[in-house]
Amino acid sequence: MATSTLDFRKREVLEAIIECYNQTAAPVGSRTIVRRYGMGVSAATIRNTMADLEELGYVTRPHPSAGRVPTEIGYRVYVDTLMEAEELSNKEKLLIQERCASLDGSFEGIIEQISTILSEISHYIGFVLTPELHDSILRRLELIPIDEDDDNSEHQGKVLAVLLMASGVVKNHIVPVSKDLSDKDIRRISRILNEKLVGLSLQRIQQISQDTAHLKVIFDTYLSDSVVAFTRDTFSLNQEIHIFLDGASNFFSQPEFLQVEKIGPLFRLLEQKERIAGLLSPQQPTSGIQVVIGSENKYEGMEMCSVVHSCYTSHGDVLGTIGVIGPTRMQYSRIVSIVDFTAQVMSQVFEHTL
Amino acid sequence: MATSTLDFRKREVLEAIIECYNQTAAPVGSRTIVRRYGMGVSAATIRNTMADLEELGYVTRPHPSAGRVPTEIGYRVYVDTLMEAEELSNKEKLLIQERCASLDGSFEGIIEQISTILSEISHYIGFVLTPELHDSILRRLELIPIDEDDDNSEHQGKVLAVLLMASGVVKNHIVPVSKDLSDKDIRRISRILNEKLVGLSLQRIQQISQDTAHLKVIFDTYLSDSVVAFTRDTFSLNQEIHIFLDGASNFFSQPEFLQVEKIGPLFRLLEQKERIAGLLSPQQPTSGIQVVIGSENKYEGMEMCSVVHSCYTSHGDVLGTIGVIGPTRMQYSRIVSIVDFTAQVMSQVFEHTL
DNA sequence: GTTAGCACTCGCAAGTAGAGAGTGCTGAAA
DNA sequence: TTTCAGCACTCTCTACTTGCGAGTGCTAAC
Repeated sequence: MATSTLDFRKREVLEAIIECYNQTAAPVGSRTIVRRYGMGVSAATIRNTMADLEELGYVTRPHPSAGRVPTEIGYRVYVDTLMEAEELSNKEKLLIQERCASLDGSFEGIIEQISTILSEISHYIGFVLTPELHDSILRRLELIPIDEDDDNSEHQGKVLAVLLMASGVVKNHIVPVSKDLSDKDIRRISRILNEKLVGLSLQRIQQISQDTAHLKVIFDTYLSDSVVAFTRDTFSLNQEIHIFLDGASNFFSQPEFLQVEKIGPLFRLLEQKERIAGLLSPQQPTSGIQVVIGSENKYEGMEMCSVVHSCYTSHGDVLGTIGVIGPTRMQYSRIVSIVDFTAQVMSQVFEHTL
Repeated sequence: MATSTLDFRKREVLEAIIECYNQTAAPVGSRTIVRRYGMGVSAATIRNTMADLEELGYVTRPHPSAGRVPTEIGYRVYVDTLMEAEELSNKEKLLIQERCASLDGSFEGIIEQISTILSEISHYIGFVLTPELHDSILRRLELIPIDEDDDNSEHQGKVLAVLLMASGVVKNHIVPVSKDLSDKDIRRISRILNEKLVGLSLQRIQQISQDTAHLKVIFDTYLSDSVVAFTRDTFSLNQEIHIFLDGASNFFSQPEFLQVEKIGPLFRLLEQKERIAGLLSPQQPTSGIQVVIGSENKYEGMEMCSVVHSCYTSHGDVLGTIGVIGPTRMQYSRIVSIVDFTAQVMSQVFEHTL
């Protein structure tokens, strides 16, 4: 009756059911367990144990005369208490390291490639979220006037703003600038902003650039409407967190997703990338590996999926989230190790290249 | 017998079959046509005409007692000679323009949003290829030394290279730099490179930066191994064309893709984004709308799809490709108009913001 | 506590029948 | 020569039935 600790046989049977079900995606019968795992008892005994597990809510049956299938509660118990993290083989570790070592291209390019690596090694969906810049520290701002050779250069010019963050992430965007600011003015603004704002978080900087009183202190006598507008625009990056997903088509080889009604909603959800991003960002503060099982994911289409995720860092800053989305029936121990190890390697890569 | 021009009734019947089939995805019978289009003749007459069309190879039957289905040849004839481009309604035009007007964010962000707009309006898959930079003209190079506050600043530093192209596209990446080049050296290199290379195509610049003899002329006495390496690295962007796809899940509502065996290969292909990119880039030189029907797409998974694509420009340069992927059974006239119009609006947007 | 045996349940696959849609062909009318 | 009504035929699709196999719970014996 003590639900907190299962006796030895119950644990063994639950593990056997989960393992078997992971491989076949079919209900597991008592005879199957005896045949494959022995355990020194007969099928009838296993049946009794299974009935106990069913009463505890850890397994269920699709119909009265079928074998047992693990429930989400069963998986939760397994992940939290029974499972031991599987050590990755050196071959796999090496594979991840090699793949990550040969990464190149832009920051976004690297992130995309990592989602591919994750999906290829896990055989499920790999994903990486781009950094939330809110808390990032500005290391350097560069303003590059773009001299239009067009005719309309008289109305207003453009400036390419390059924001280099402490983590090494670079953001650039084009800012319109009133014509009464000369290139010299821009250089001056650049100098002042670098002087006063470097070392602050982007969030703080955005607050300041909205606050005319504060800007007055910073720019002193130099402040004008044009400068206010320009400063605001320079730091008003629209804070889009992007998500890179890869390996969704792996779900077409999962038997439980072979019907269109099952896989359709999932794919529809996966296309609404903002929602996936929203699903993950609130949990970010808690570091370490997180496992979200089945309908713990609140979105329609994800009921049959689990998410294993962790976060990656650079220069000590938590940048974003990486993880794997697979069917609820996944090899949690393996996937947890893969995500964990990849997050570490990825953080090292950024440490070096950014 | 003259295959070049179909007589009036054959044309009418072929159009009717295509129109009907587009809506229902089911074989079209002679009676259906009479009921829906009249034409002043009986079903028996239509049957005779259909038999003629079948002999010409324009329609076929899934089984002897079923109605007719257009073949790829039939669609080709329709697209090339029968179809007239459907004028978009003002409402739709306005919708596209409004959606495009409210675009913001990075270049990649905008491109991604446009693929979403295309998919939402077409109800199929919208896609946009990022620019091929090979032929792009360099407008400005900016080199920003990154002063590492870490301990390992002694080995080598890093420089953020920002390449601004004539089209307005910005590329930046981090370049390692030997420690024997000071910030002052970097500024000097920057000045020289801007002086000598602005106005040339990236391809040409890459050639030059591989060519020590040529670099000697440019840098004169200033050339050293460090400078050679740095210059090479500055311009060695790995030329990855990215493709942004959206709306793939729309295929789950297409009846002919309701079986997993049909939709699986398509999604597997769509994940190999490089292949899609390769599919489209060779045809780029020919401007204007292109329609690729069914198995004219050489990749497995695309036999049941058609692609309608065009290219977008900025400041006169052809940047990349945009288009729609739909089932072979698509409303070509409508989709052609959508792609065409969106390409125009998109080009205008870039013209203004880049 | 464990186990063999047994009756029972249910899903799944194969087979069958009937309805419905659509065709080609024929011979007559325009 | 073209058009058309009628008819026999073909094929798919759905619903229904049936038998098999896997798996269970229960009971009584060890």
